[in-house]
Amino acid sequence: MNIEVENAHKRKKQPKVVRRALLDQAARITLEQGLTKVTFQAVADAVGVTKGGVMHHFATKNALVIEVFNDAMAKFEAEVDAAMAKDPVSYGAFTRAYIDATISLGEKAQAEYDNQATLYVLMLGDSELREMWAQWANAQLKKHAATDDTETLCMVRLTADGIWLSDFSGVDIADKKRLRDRLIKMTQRDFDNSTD
Amino acid sequence: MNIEVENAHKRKKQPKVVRRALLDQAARITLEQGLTKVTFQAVADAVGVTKGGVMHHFATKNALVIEVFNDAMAKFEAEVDAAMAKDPVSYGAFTRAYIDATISLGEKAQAEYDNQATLYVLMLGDSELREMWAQWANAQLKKHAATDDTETLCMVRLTADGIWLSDFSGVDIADKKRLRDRLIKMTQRDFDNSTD
DNA sequence: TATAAAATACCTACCATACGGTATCTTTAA
DNA sequence: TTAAAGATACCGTATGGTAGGTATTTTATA
Repeated sequence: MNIEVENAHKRKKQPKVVRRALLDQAARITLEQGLTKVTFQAVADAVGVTKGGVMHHFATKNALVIEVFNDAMAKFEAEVDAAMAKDPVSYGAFTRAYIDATISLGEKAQAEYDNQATLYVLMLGDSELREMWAQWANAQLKKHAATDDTETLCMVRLTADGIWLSDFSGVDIADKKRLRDRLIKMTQRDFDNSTD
Repeated sequence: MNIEVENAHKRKKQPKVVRRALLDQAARITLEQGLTKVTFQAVADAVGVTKGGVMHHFATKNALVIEVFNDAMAKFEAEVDAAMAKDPVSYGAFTRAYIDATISLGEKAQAEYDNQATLYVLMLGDSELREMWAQWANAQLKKHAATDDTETLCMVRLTADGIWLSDFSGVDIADKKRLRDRLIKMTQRDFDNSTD
């Protein structure tokens, strides 16, 4: 998303576009090269802007990283909410949405950089972000407690996380699609009574 | 594990002890402050040795990180093997060992720095380590394919990973002990036939 | 077994660079 | 006319890395 420079000062200013590009590129570098390589200069170069330009939008490196993280959380929440809105059944709706937001089937929507990965990679690498994540995630759980509070549903979400982890790190899963279907079945109301 | 300095050159040399301490402290800093803060100087200070001393053991920063990671993998494998040796039943033995190595019940063995965390945090933050992990993990799976290759057992391990993830990041799990017991039950031979 | 030589385990002193950050300027948008 | 967007030019510092030193431990040899 390199914004063409040419006559730097003269070019049309599009702060929203630049800001968006900065967040995207910072996330991309995080995933591809790790947090260590996320520097003002690297992000600036990736977007086609100067270091000063980046710092106008994000005063410190920490602020930049936190914004990338907030952005990823917001995207995740939006994805979950959208999926829930389409689900006619309320029981387990959050968990089903969580599954779809977390597990990427097929040749993943690779164009957009993996949002879930950004979330997890950043949070695991920084205790401050871990704290933010914990608060946010616990709030989400509370929010959907009415429909998604059983042990089985919790277990399903944890499994989805595990699938993401294996997937992202390149560990084989025999039949991911089948496993996903099994998880979805486990979110049906009658599951707990039909077994055990 | 600060090694007392005093007369630097005269002190008794204990390369094995120093190396061990370097790996431990590097892992600790990784978890507490993130990879960015893992510098030769920081590790040296934590151990009570000079930067040059660290570099004698690990020529480059990359080499240090890779060794920390290898160390964590070796510990994990040892833990799994030890748990398997104690298990009288062969079916699902790897998966049960995996559960115990991954999920920490009670007030976790906090004295020793969380090995699983080191593994996952490092690997998620560096694509080279991710590659190493994928190869190692897939080899482990192959090794135990004879006894632990069913979809249910795979799912159990994925859930264990998810539990670790939630645990480490501070996301609440209602009754972890109960969930663990449920996973263990799922590793019994008759589980798949008794349900569904 | 004594001892010289070689190798190892550190430490000290550098160096170039890149980093995060500040200050200030110009240009565009409101 | 003012505020925001973005560029340019700096600065101090910390970083990864190199070079070469000294003390200790191990090995080889007599």
